[in-house]
Amino acid sequence: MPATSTTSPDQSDSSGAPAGEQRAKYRIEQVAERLQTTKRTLRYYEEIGLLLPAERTEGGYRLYSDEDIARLERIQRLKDLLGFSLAEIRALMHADDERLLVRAAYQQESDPAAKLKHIEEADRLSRQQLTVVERKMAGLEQMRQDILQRLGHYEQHRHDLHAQMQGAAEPEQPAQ
Amino acid sequence: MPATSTTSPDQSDSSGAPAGEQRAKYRIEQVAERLQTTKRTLRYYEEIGLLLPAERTEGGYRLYSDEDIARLERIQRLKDLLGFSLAEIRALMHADDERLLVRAAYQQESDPAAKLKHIEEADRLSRQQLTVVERKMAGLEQMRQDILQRLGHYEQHRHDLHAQMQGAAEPEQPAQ
DNA sequence: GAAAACATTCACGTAAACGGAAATGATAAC
DNA sequence: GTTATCATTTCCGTTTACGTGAATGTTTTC
Repeated sequence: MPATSTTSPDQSDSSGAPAGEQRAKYRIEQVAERLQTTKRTLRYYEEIGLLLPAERTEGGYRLYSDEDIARLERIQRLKDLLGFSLAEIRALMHADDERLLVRAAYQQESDPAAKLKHIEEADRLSRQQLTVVERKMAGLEQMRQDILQRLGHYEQHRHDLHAQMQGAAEPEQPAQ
Repeated sequence: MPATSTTSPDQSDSSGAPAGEQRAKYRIEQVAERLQTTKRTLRYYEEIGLLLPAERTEGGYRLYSDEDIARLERIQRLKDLLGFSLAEIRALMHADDERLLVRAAYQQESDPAAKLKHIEEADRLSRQQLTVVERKMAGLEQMRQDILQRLGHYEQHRHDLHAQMQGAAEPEQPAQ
């Protein structure tokens, strides 16, 4: 079988890297370890079209790029921090993908009116995301205030108790 | 069978309600409708020990109090806004329950040193919750900044495009 | 007091988000 | 060049958070 050289990078980078900057590729286990997840999860994310690794070796091994890793980090933030479902995340990310496509088209596009339309669409999607995020933040802030208030009460109680215990040790004090 | 009177409230309220203030009790369907959820969900929450209705009728019907409803609202906020799992929520709420028990004991407790210990514990639990909330908020703020930055880019692009289109339509004019 | 409308408890079903094992192939190490 | 260590796909299992009846009991309404 025509096994290509994995040791010799025959087709390293055709991108705009100016000099000896070779873009790193990671195998699934390394990615899983680095980002505190599992191989199964990474394959699952690919299965549902959420994270498609940039490349594959001749043998079929997945190869993740730095962009893939950044994307995965974003996915994790959305999931763990914000509690979005993978379906919601996929929607968000696809919106982002569209945005990138728009950006690519943006360079090509000759008609300024068409460019403008693309921008407007990307803008709309971003504002949508912003709304969701800000709603969640408001909810969190509310909770934070509740907790802080409680903590304030405890502080007060502690203060009173200390005074009281002092008073018990040495009577002759006006009660609270 | 000794069916008690549901129409005549023989044992209305033995709590500290001073006058004709009778505390409302709601049946499962009303609660479900009001809080935008389902009866099944309410029963499930009870099943996992998350929301135990205050009372039951002789026949076994669940009766929810206003406190129960407030609790349910809190559960929903934790779940929908913050994306906590029901297990996490249960942990949080049980911490809160413990806090309330502490508070009840606090009234009874004669020993100030014991009171102090209880306060310290409640304080610890609240700080724990605060950490989780603030971590989530930091993540959200990060996302918000990302989105705002993108929106700024769009604004810039839009500005450029408008200028460009102006220039193409009517050359020889200063932009408006 | 009988029907309608609501409730109850099983009990099984389901979608999401993976876990884990089996059979097999690819790379790396020696 | 073979062995050990990765990887692959396939498929079935699991947990969470409920949905959806079925069989039955209770409360309300007439």
